[in-house]
Amino acid sequence: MPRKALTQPRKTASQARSRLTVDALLEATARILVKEGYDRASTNKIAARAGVSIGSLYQYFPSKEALVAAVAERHAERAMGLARRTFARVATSPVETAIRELVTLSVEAHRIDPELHRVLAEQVPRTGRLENVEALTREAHGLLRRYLEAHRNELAIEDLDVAAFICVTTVESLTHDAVLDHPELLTGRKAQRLVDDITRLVARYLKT
Amino acid sequence: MPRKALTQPRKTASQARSRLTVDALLEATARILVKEGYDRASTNKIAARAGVSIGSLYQYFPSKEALVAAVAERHAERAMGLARRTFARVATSPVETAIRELVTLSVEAHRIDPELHRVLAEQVPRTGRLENVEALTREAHGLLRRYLEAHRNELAIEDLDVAAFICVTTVESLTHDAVLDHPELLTGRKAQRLVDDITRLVARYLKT
DNA sequence: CGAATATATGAGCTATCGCTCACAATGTAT
DNA sequence: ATACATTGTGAGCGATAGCTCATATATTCG
Repeated sequence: MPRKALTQPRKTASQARSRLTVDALLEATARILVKEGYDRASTNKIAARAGVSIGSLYQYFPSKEALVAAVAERHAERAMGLARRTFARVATSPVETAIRELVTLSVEAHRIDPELHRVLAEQVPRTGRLENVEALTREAHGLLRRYLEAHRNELAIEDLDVAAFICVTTVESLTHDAVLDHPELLTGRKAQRLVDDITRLVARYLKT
Repeated sequence: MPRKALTQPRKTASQARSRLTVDALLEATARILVKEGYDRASTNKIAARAGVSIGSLYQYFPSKEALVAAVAERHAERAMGLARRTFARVATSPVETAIRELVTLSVEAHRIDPELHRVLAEQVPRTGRLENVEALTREAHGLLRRYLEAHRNELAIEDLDVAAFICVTTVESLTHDAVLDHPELLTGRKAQRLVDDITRLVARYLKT
């Protein structure tokens, strides 16, 4: 196999050593993003924090953008892991309980590294590089759409696409905003009320 | 009135001439943001586009951040203008029609300079400078909260804060995402269905 | 007019950033 | 042990960014 030009960094890491390097870079990026914000997170700082030279960084990531996109992807992938398992579990549950579980899932998902989640949501420019993250969003839509399809007889839904869009966006936005901007809604008696209300919101919309 | 130090730019523009300068800067910033994105929108480019020297820019805005924040504020203020008028109009309307009007308002509001809206939403880092924009969000919550309070007897709501949060966030997120990422939901027969469905979603949640 | 204030100018400073490349070190296969 | 591929190094380049300041022009007002 001929050596690739360094200007187009290879993406595979075959030896264990290099996999460690890549991991260290991703983790360092996440931590620097949280600590310093996107703008002040320079590639030099990230490499230093990872205990790796700046040259190595550019061996595996062609740009800062790509590096941050990889971090975002890893983060989103963790949330999707939770989501896939939850959808599998509630596949045959009735609407009300399924929705409640999915709302709870969404809250839990937003508790995975919430500081990182905030930076990714608030500071990272949405560029084409995030297409893999968008693919995960589309997967979530697909999962819910399939659930709705299977439970169509319980529902008063005509357009499945519109319904899936509404449900996914609603639950995601509400939990996102609550976790990031309204901590008071997630403590004490209000917390239970919030989950109850979101469940009611979506369930009433769907049910006959 | 003593001349202020240039390191802390004054914020008032007393003569008509300088008001024109400020306006040109805001407009140029908006257009450059749309055309080039946040990162490539340099203050030098903005000043050039406004037909104004870089020095003048820093007479009125202490930083690029402040300049962009002012643009965001002006944009949000326009949307709030629509919102205030709509809330005034539906103050005594029954829930169903009021919600429908508010959903429609939200779609219209997102059609004010949507390209600028997209850049502000997707690329501008959320920093402390945007506090005036946040104040407008809080005002929207307050307006809806007051409406709900006045119509409490028609509603099955216990916690007004939770309900206002849910309604505002839901409608705003759904219209936002639809306008920016799902244009197919806003054309032809799907468009009417979307407004109908969002209205149903919120109205069913609120009503007894 | 002339004095004082308000506004406008733009060359250029300082800082930092993303990124390259020539080379060194480490791992693997024969 | 030798040869070759893989991985790691870091000084420093080129570019550009945000921003300052000494100076010039406009406006206001007695």
